[in-house]
Amino acid sequence: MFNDADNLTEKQKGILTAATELFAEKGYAATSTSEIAKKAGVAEGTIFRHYKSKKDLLLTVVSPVMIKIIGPYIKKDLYNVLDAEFDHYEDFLRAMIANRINFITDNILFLRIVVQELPFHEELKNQAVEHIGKDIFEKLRGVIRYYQEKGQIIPGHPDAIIRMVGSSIFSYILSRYVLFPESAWEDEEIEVDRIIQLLSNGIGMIDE
Amino acid sequence: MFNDADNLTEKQKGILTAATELFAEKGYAATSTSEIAKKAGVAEGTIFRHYKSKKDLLLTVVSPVMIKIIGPYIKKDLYNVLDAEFDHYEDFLRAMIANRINFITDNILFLRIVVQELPFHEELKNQAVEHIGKDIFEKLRGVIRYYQEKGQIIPGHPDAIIRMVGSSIFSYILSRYVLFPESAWEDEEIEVDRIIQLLSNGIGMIDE
Amino acid sequence: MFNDADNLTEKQKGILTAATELFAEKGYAATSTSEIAKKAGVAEGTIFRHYKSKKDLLLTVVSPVMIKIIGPYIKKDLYNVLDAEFDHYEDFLRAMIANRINFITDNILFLRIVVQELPFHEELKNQAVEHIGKDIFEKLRGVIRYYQEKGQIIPGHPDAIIRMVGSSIFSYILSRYVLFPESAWEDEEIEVDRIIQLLSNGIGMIDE
Amino acid sequence: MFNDADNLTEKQKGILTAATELFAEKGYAATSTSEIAKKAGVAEGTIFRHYKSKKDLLLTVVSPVMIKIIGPYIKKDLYNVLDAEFDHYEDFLRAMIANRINFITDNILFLRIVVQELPFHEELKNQAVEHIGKDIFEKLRGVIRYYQEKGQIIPGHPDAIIRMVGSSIFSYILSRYVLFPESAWEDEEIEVDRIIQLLSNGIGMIDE
DNA sequence: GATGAATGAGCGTTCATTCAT
DNA sequence: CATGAATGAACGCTCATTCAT
Repeated sequence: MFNDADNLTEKQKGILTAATELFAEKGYAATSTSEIAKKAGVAEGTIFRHYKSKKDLLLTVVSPVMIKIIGPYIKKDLYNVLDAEFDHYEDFLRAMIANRINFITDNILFLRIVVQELPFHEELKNQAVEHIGKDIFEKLRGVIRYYQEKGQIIPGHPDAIIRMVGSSIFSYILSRYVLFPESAWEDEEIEVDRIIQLLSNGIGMIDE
Repeated sequence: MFNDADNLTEKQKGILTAATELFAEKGYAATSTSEIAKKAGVAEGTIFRHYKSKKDLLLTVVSPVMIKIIGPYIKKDLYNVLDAEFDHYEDFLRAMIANRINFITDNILFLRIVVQELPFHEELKNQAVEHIGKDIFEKLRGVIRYYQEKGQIIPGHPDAIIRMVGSSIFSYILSRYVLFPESAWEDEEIEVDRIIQLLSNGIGMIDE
Repeated sequence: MFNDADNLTEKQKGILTAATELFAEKGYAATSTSEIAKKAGVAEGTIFRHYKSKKDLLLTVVSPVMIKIIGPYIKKDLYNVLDAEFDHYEDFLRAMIANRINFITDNILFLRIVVQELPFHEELKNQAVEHIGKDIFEKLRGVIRYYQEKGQIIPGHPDAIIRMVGSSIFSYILSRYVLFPESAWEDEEIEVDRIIQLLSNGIGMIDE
Repeated sequence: MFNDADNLTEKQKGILTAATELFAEKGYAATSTSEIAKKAGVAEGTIFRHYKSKKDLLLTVVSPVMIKIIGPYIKKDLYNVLDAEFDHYEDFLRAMIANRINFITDNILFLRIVVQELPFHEELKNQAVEHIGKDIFEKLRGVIRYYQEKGQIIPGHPDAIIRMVGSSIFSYILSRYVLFPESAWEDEEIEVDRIIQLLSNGIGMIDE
């Protein structure tokens, strides 16, 4: 997953992995440190040698990822996108969707923890806004403006556009890969085309 | 809020209100029954006279709302919408958005609890799918088809349309009223127009 | 059972009966007053209107019986026995056994409570010794002496004789009617004959 | 007492001893785990580190004794008895009584718990019947038959004989050492002779 | 007199955290 | 370093008892 690199001992990696899985599965408050210790194959005391409290463990699970992995991950994608200078914004969307699918399914455990615990831990919220929110949003505005300038996207305040595009993509991935993976879905390509279609032309009949 | 009516004693209402607020604020697992009792101004034992366990209290907080309030609430709106037979689907969307804003802001505490605890309580999930999911989704398909038949909405499988429209509206409300209420927002009317615009015509330039 | 007479209301009798059965079945400490109330078909508060505490209820269940019923019951038997002036002590034993069987099986619930709770409640112990122990033991000594004087029972200190006779009878009834009622037992008459035989002649061979 | 050996830590031994004494003194249900902890000089949590529940503690207090100590203890005696092949069953009885006295007074706390809790815990009953009941009773039948064959004990079904002998011995020890230790008792030897006398020859006059 | 909602002390148990080994 | 026994505060919950109705 995301604890591979770094200069952590095997034990520490085991603790982080076990904690991540359990926090995602049962929630932070409902997970006991003894469960984490058992799953990680270490003694309870060992956890507290590395992390000064259970909360510290949560922040460690969540924060370095936020800072070191997710931030760069997202940014790298965006730079790729911008560097690639797709001829058409639809290609950008397609690339974005593909990338988001990988990212979300790769990090589903981590994202569950963030979504679950964000509202309850002020520190997490600050980190999230700091390292992802502002930065990314600004980048995205740049992307939108880029294609607006190319005459491919309608003019107007980018924020509403970002919100619509973002939420459409997000809700598709959420529905297909997280909430209802067992439902009958069409081929990925067809579904993605459909979304891009809708985003491009809207749902209204042309003659309106 | 939503525990007004019914034939509950003052104490019971106090317990439900306190529990709702605390569950929303700190999460179910991190809220202790003694906190609820203190906030409700009753003895801890009193809680267990009315609710046989803490979990039972959670289900009571969440379930009757789901069954008695939300279901009818949403359905009533849809019936109104269908009965009203808006001349144009844009009016339907406008009504829908206005209604959703009220609903979400009115029930924000309740919704937070549901979203937070859904993954951890099988019973909740069942209730949610049972009382909201199936029913509502089917109704919405009807609405989409209605406007498709009137020639106002493009043909095509309604589910993708529902997803895009729904997530756009939801993400707007979430952003404006829950996540970033302190940000600088334009007048409600303008923002809503913008969303409907985007949903209708898409983000692509017409000549594409 | 034994709460028939007296000037108790229906409710009070119900409470006493329910308490007796539950104390016998689950033990005093493991029986809750709410269980007693439910079984008696009264409100919890009603119990405390009649008995000032749970312990008071136990003493009421146990004590008046001890004083008013059991004492006279046993004494009456002994007087019957003495009045009847059986020709032979074996007839006395036979009558005694028959009577004890009735008594024990009639009062098995009550006796269970006494045996279970006696060690834990000083008051009960005092009552038991006071009202049964001394009195009865003295009477029994008289009976033994009576048959010793008639030349039917060997001379010697009556206490050891009482103990052996009493415990033999008691252990027979206990085994047959309480502990192992489902075992294969011979006819009552045969078993009783056997016991009296053994008590009369002992287990040693005559020529010894 | 009986928790001496084994590889238990000091704390564990303390908990077991405290629990044994309190269960014997006040009964299982009326003893709180906090009392046990205080008496044992440990934190309450420590109890649950070693015994997963209060009931588990009861079974631990009672069960290994039943299995490891009492079973072999009794059996060893019987084997001794059989191996010794007393010339006369009276010597067997004498040995038996002496041994029972030691056993009962040594294990009085433990026996009180067993007697008190047996009716309320199915598991205990099973253990008791399994490890003591069947086995021992069968052995005893063998002993009786052995002396019957030697012509020292009258023929007849051994069970009634066992019951009479057993209950006589038991009631003597119970009376002298448990219930009324403060009464005026004759020398042990004299009392035992008297019992054996009565058991051998019965209470009836010989010419009967 | 009877009720049952309300109480709050105390229960058995869990758990994050500490520390001697 | 790693361990796991020990801790004690806090948890969810039960219960005998009270009291307004």
